[in-house]
Amino acid sequence: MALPTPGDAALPAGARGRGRRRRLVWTPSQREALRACFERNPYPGIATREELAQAIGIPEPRVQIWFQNERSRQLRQHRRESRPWPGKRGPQESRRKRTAVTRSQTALLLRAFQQDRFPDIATREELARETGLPESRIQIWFQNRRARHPGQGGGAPAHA
DNA sequence: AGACTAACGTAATCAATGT
DNA sequence: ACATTGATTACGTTAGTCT
Repeated sequence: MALPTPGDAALPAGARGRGRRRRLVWTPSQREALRACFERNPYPGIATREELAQAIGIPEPRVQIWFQNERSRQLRQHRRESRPWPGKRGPQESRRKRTAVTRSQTALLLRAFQQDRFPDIATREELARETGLPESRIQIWFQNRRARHPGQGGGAPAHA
């Protein structure tokens, strides 16, 4: 319930299973800021996301995920009510700049991938520390890698 | 217990960069 | 020109929060 660890401080290390990042709980003022920004543009570029993240004191990747989830909610509701999605076609804001992954970083990630295609948050944080890349980029790297190189490594999808 | 939703997954696609 | 690969999208699933 409180901050001091959810209970399983030291994982068995051998059986590290599905460990997600700790779920955030928005404050009312953070919700307000997110919704206001969304109303202006449901497809914010990296600059807008960074600015908002800074303003409400939340990491940018969490803001990005919130926008993805919020669009899903809105799209579904609009579809359910047979209402058109306003698309919000303003001038397209720019993406995050492509991250340059070096040879050694790739090699390190590749080794990790061969061991586990679905690294938990602790492992991703560790890889982030070892490579110097942001954890969010590590996560994307694994998503792209899994999609493009199926059938490698040991980690199982864990579902039919 | 059930509703809501952050976190996370896939698949398709856009787009930068190197050859 | 083309291949490789990082970034973004839609949409579905998993699991934590809250009533």
